[in-house]
Amino acid sequence: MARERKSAEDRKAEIVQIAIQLAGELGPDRVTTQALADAVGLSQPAIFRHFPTKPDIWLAVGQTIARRMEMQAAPEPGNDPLAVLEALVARYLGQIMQTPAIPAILFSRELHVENEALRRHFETVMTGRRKMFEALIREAQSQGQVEEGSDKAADLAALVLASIQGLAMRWSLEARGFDLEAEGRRLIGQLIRGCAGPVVR
Amino acid sequence: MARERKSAEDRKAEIVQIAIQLAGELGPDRVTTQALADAVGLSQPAIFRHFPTKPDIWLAVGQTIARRMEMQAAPEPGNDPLAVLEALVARYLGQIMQTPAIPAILFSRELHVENEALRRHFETVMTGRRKMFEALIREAQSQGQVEEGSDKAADLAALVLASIQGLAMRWSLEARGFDLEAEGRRLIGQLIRGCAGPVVR
DNA sequence: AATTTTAATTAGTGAGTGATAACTAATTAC
DNA sequence: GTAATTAGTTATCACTCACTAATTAAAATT
Repeated sequence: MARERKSAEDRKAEIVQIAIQLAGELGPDRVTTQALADAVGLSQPAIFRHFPTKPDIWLAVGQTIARRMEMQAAPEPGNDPLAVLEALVARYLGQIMQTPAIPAILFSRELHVENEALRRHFETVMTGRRKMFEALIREAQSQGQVEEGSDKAADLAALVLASIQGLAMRWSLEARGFDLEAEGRRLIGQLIRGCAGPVVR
Repeated sequence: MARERKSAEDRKAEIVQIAIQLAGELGPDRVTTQALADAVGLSQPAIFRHFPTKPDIWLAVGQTIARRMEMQAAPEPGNDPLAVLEALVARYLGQIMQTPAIPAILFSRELHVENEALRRHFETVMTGRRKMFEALIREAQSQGQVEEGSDKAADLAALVLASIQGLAMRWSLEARGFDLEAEGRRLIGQLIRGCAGPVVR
């Protein structure tokens, strides 16, 4: 047969991309090397020409997702830190909608049991995101947009991140039956404005 | 060998209990009938004496968890609705700590793909919980503890539930490395008090 | 005590899984 | 234009999975 002969680099990227796609559609544990090969249009053993073992595929998937998450994490500068925060939240939600596999992968055994290093990497990515939220809230505090308080900024940041992920979880449980970005924008906007305190009211 | 001969009823309950345990330790998809049999102390085919197929085991697991969740859902009556709400949240978090498999199972393919009916049942349970939160917040509104607003009660209820689940997700991602109940109590307490508005301040 | 019921066993099936070996053909390098 | 490289193939492996058939032995019933 020999359908199409791509460079190893391109093929590797293609396999990773399709693995992410299939993880969203079938669930991470249903992504067999056979399913992967069928979707790519190769024979099953061809997969192993590009990745020595299957865990290596998950490693690449995890790294790719983590890299994408980090790339989108940089906030656009603006002089209204709360508006920047809300835009960041919206962008994060949009990304989850585009890559619905993310929540599923974050809970998969491939990550939790089989790949401790990757789990820790995601933990670091998430913590970084929380810190970024926190920094924006601190800035808002210094501008008088958010009331002061010992752990106020850190706690509100944790609440925002938890709300995002909890909402993504509900979105998944409800078979992706609502607009995650719109609903999240609305709810988390209320959370931020509500918890900001009586300062701006 | 014939270690111990239990009644079918007892054995069934034991298998379900151990399945929940193993799902938390190994991940739901690693709970093979062999692993189950080893943990119970039976031969692998003996499992099939008690459950006709494996999906039936997951069905029983799901029903057991759903039943437990529903049992604990009833709020203790009190005249301070926000205090009742916070107690309910704490109880929910404590339950997740006791049964860490819950978030993992809620995301498992066994539930999402293989058992659409069960997924919908959990969706209903979750919606019911949200409605219960909402009712308590409405009560708080009528007592002047929470400010009024068109969708205020529903939105705050959604935020509380999302925060719980998002925090559980982080707890899982951070290898259960912090006290979920204590942290959640603190954060969600702030969420509720913060979003309650300037009424009680 | 004899009989029935049933919770177990051992032994085995087919389907699917990740992975390897041996070979083929397209691309690249000289 | 030939040789080396390498992205593919087919065939097959060892193993695990859920599940079944035949049989055994412990309780429960009589």
